[in-house]
This record gives sequence, C-alpha cells and structure tokens, in this order.
Amino acid sequence: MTEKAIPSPAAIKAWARLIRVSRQLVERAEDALKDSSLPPLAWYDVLHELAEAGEGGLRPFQLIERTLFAQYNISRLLARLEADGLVEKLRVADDGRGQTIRITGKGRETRRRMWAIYGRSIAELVGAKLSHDDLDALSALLGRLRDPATLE
Amino acid sequence: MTEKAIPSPAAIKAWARLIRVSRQLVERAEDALKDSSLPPLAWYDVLHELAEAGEGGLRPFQLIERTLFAQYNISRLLARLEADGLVEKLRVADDGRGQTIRITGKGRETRRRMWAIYGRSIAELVGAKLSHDDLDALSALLGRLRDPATLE
DNA sequence: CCGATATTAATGCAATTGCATCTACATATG
DNA sequence: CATATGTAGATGCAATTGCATTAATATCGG
Repeated sequence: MTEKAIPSPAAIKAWARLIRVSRQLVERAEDALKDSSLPPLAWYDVLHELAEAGEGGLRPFQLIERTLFAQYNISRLLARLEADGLVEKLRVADDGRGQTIRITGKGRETRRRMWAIYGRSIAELVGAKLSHDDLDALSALLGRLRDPATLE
Repeated sequence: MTEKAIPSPAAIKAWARLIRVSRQLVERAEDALKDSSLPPLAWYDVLHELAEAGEGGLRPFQLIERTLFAQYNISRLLARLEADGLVEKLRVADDGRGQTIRITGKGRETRRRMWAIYGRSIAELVGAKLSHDDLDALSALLGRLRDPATLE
C-alpha cells in the first residue's frame, strides 16, 4: 500500500497550524462568552441542534451523532441543561429506553443571546480575516479532511 | 468601523468545519496513541519543545508561550512528567523563583515512540488527503487566522 | 414465545481542568 | 533600605471529563 508512516514537512505544518489555530479560536470564543456571563460553547452546540430540530426534538443519540460529543458527556450536559430549564426530556412512545429532548422557550432565548456573542466572534476571528473566496477555499480544503464516515 | 457583528454564511461554514475537523483529527490521533498505550498528545507537545530546546532546557513560562497551555496546566503536567522520569527540574541560578525543565533520556525515548504513532496519524489523516500544494494552501489560509500576538 | 445479543441512556469513580488564590522571589520607586 | 508592585510557579477546591460498567428496554434467531 501507499500508506506513509512518515508525514511530509508540508503535512506536519498544516497539521500544526490546524490544531493550534483551532485551539486559539475556540479559546477566544469561549472567553467572549464568559465575559458576557454566558454558558460554554458546548451548550450552544446542543441548543443549536435542538433549535433546528424544532418541536419534534431529538433523541440523545442523535445529538451524539451531530455534535461528536461522547455519550456520557451528552448525558450529563443534558442533565445540566434540564436543571437550568433550557431543555425538557420527554418519554418517547415507541421506545421505552429512550427519551426525546426538546428545547424550551428559555433555551431558545439563551441560544439567541449566545449567538449574539458567538456570531460576533466568528465574524471577527474568521470573517474579517479572509475574503469570501478564501473562506470557501478553506472550507473546501477542510472538507477533504473530514472523516469519510461522518460526512454531514 | 467595519467590525461586523454578524458573520457571513461562508464564515460560519469555514468556522464550523475548522472546529469540527480539528476535533475529529485530534481525537483520532489521541485514540491511536491510546491504542499503543502511549501518553496523550499534551505530553508530546511538551516533550517535543523540550527536545528541541536541548540540554539548556526551558523555563515553564517558555513552555506556556510555546504550547498555549494554561499555567496551572503546565505546572501539573510537568509534575506528572517528572514523576514518570521524563523530565527533570533544575534550580536556575539567577532567578530564585524559577526552574529549568530538561528532558531526560527516557523522555526522549518516549517522545520517539510517540512520534512513530503520532507521525503516522498525521500522514494518514492529513498527508494522504491533500496534495503538497493543497497542504501549503491550507497552511497559508490558517496562518492568516492566527492571533497576531502569537505569531511564532 | 424464549434466550442471546444489541441499543439507549445513566452513573460510580478516578483523572484532569478551571478558577482563584497563595507563596516566594524580583524589580522598581522614593 | 523599605515598601509597593510584578513575575514564576504551585495548589485547594469545584466542575468536568474519561473510563468502565450498569440498568432497562429492543430486536433477532430459532
């Protein structure tokens, strides 16, 4: 096979920048949320998926697929969101094991307020740094690095 | 000012892919290390910096600058590395507060074994997915997203 | 229908992270 | 020199993560 065990310098550089830049950017975005006394990004990810899902809600395992969080992580994150009144857990009729998670009004409101800050961070950290074409080019390149098994 | 509070769809897409792909890739690399019973990536980062620094070693605050880890994180990570005999802490002559961290032979050996796995992951996850030119293009685009204050 | 296996979600416990603070030493200022 | 301020690094405690396991259904094969 052509599996190379040793990465090229170009691959190493791209890897290093990818890891480093994404860490920096996430940290900046998290800091911005904290400065506004808002919950962490992980909460946004879940609230976002639930808001998109609408009244039907989502099963926890669907959230796991969409957000890439670990199962135990989602389980506990949902417990915290429920404790804060941002989501509600509903028994699901046709599967006694499961439940459906639905976002509440308060959850939508929290998501909105988070987006005001998070969206600004994205605009500043990424939108303001690259042209439209460069953003598209970046998305395309990153798209080719996705796990083939996880193509959205 | 031209500060936009609302990110363009292209910016949102690039952001989402950046965060998602980097998480996936890091997780894959971590899994590969775990599968070989090797320490996590954070250890590699520190051992790598120390190996590059040579016999002179590095001060903890220099590691913080280079790796972007939080101060308390480095402090504890170094304690674990020392407990494992991978680094040693040396009193530094001209500053009674500080210390110099130096990698040990065992530390170099561990780094080597980690690189065998980690390097393969990079080759597979990134090197095998993009051409040399595309890798360079990706590095260039990511370079423009770096925090201006942290330009290596 | 029954037992074996798979899936969904939760949880006990150890390790790590984050936050705030603390100690020790350095440097600047009058 | 004495005090105030700054810097290097460690640490107590709470929150989160990771790992392994568990409980409660569901589904499949006979």
